[in-house]
This record gives sequence, structure tokens and C-alpha cells, in this order.
Amino acid sequence: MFENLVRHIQKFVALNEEEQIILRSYVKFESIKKKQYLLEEGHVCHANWFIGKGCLRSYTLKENGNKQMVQFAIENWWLTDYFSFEQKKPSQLFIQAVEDCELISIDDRIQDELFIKIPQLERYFRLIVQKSYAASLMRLQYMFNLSPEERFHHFNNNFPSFIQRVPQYMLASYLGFTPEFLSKIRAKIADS
Amino acid sequence: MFENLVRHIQKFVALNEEEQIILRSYVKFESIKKKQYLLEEGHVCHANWFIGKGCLRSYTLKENGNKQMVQFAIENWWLTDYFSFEQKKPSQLFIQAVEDCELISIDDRIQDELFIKIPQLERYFRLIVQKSYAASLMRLQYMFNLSPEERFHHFNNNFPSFIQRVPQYMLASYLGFTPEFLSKIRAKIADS
DNA sequence: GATTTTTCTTAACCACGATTAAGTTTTTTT
DNA sequence: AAAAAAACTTAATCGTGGTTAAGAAAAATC
Repeated sequence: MFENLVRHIQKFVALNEEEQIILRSYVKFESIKKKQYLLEEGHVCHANWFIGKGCLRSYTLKENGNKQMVQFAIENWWLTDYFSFEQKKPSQLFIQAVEDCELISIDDRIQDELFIKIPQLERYFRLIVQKSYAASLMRLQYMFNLSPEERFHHFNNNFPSFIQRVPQYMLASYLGFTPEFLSKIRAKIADS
Repeated sequence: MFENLVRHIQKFVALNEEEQIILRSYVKFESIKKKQYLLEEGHVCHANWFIGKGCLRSYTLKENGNKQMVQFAIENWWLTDYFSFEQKKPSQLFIQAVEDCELISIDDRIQDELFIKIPQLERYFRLIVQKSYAASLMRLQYMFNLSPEERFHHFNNNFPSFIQRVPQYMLASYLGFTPEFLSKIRAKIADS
């Protein structure tokens, strides 16, 4: 599991044996069960989680009580609420396990110290966040430029593995429409 | 103008006199006129721009020929297409001056060298990108959780300075609706 | 100051996707 | 295996915000 993380980091920056040992001593390993929460609204987010195995989601609670999906994360992805994590402010988000998960986490209290010991991690995370940012802007573009139906087909074509992994109603919320409308789309596909 | 940039950097990391001189020798200064382009669709984005004075916008061209606003940027903001800038791939974006601008830019070819000479800039940009990412996720939340009319009022309340600075039709596109609908909202306000 | 271009407004019509509500299927729990 | 909970489907109704088109107002240019 830790090897996954090392391999992921090495895609972006060098990390020698000694540094790997330092890193291992700084991170925490945790397992959580499906439906357990890592973070709840109103709490400060104290960790950044790397998914070794499993699937997480983050969502907000809307005024009407519905859950609005914010993000999915699977193997080799980092997930946190950067806003809360960095500024130590109460989060708007819930982070919950969609499947049983094995996680590696970096605590906010040790992050700075870790970055001093292994400076290239600063670069690693700059690049990780940059990728997340680019992905978020792409998603905004899809929201603006594609119809709900087109967004579904686009997601279907580009991330087929997700479709079987997450419940349809979460996907519908992630794509910005209702589960009822997703059923309509699927009925249309079955017809043709 | 350069002092603005130094001051902005010093909000996040230390930067001594010597480093300021190094930085100055690495960046480029440019002035552009309203409506001029810094980047056009299909080209690789070779710079990251810091706005000393003025206002930039980025947009994509939709299938129907309309322009979809992606971002605004004003004084003390960085703007680039990180996807194109980092991966050296053709951009989907246009970046254009909304007002006459005075800019400081970092070229992609010298960025790595600059980060080696002033390592804390790696941290500075990690934090900058993190903030942009958080803002982008907030905007997604507004798209999901607020109606077009609510989004307008929210923007109005939180960024009143923008309202006078950018044309209404750009704002409408940024908020994800048509200029006609914005007129409708404004007429409703005038009534009451 | 006159002309052109850009930006904003108004109004009629209409389509997409939300809402509501009931029922079915699948999964989980006991 | 039975019961309960979670997830998905179907269909009728309705409202928001898009589209179209024409005109008015404001700003830029000559």
C-alpha cells in the first residue's frame, strides 16, 4: 500500500530510500468501513488522505436536505478539503467512504515539518493540486457547455469504471441532475 | 508594480533583497491594450501572468460560436491555463484583456530554474494554486446549489467592485446564464 | 459632433429537466 | 429465509430560464 504512494510520488519527483523511510514515519495508516465518515460539516479538516484501496466521496448538505456530490476519489487519489485543511476553518463538506477503504494520511500539524525534511514534496503537492484544479475547471466547463444528458454520456465514455462502482443517485448528483432524470436517460438508451 | 508582486509573495513566504533581485531578472514586464489577446485557442500557453494593473478574462468558444467565460482576473491575481502551461499541450482557452493591463509574467522555460534558485516559490505557487482550486470548487458548489438568480445576487453582494468593471454579458456567461435573463433579473430589482 | 460598434433591454414562445408520488427491484440486515 | 432499508424506475404536471427577434441606449471611433 505504502509502495503505491511512493510510486505515485516518483511519477512527479525523485524520492530515495532514506526519504521513503522518513515519509513512512510521518504518515498514518487507517482502514475505514463503507459509510464511515472521515470529516463532517462544521469540523476542521486535519488531514489529507491518499487512497490505497477503496472509494471516497465528498458532499455538501443543501438547504432542502439533499446531498450535493462534490467529488469522488479512488485508488491513488488524494482527497481533503484544502480550504479547511490549510486555513484551519470549519469545513462545509462531509467526506465519507463509498467502499471499505485503506488510507494513508498526512496530518496538518506535521505537514510543514515533513516538507522541510523532504522539500520536493512541496513540488509534488503543487503539481497534484494543479492537476486537481485543472480537473475542476474542466468540470465547470462541462457544466456550462454540455446538457445534462451530454454530461452523462461524456462521463460514461471517459470513466466507465466509475459507473459500476458508485450508486446511480450519487453519480446523478455529481453530474448535476436528479436520479429520476438519469433513469430517463437510461430508459432511452435501452430503447435504441 | 514589481513591488506589488513582492508584497504578494511575502504574504505567503519570505523573500529577501537578494532573492527579489533574482526574481526581477527572471520575470518579464508587458503592457497590453484592451481586447488584445495573450493566448488563443490551439496555442500552447507559455506563461503565467501576474496582473499589476487591469483586468483579464479567459473564455472558451462553444459549438454555437458563443463565448463561455471561464475566469476573470484583476490586480494581484495570477492567470494562466495550468493544463496547457504545465503539460505543454494546446490550450482550449482564449485569454484576453478586458482593460488595458500591466503584467508580470513567468515563462515556462525558466520556471523550473527560478524555483531552483528560490525554492520557496514552489511553496508560494502551491498555496496560490490551492486557493484557486478552492475557489473553483466553491464556484461549482454555487452552480449546483444556487439558482441563476441566486448566483447573481450572491456575486453582487460579494464582489460589488466587479459589477462596474466588466460588461454585463460577460458576467452573465460567467454565472452560467444568458444576458437576456440578466436583464430580466435587473428589471425585477428595479421594480421593487 | 456624427457615425458605427458594442452593450443592454423587452416580450412572446417553448423545451428541458425538476418535482411529486407511487411502485418495483436490489441489497443489507436480522 | 424474512424483513427492512436502500436504490432505481415510471409517468404526469409544471416552472424556470433559453431562444428568437427587434429595438434602445451607451460607448468608442472617426
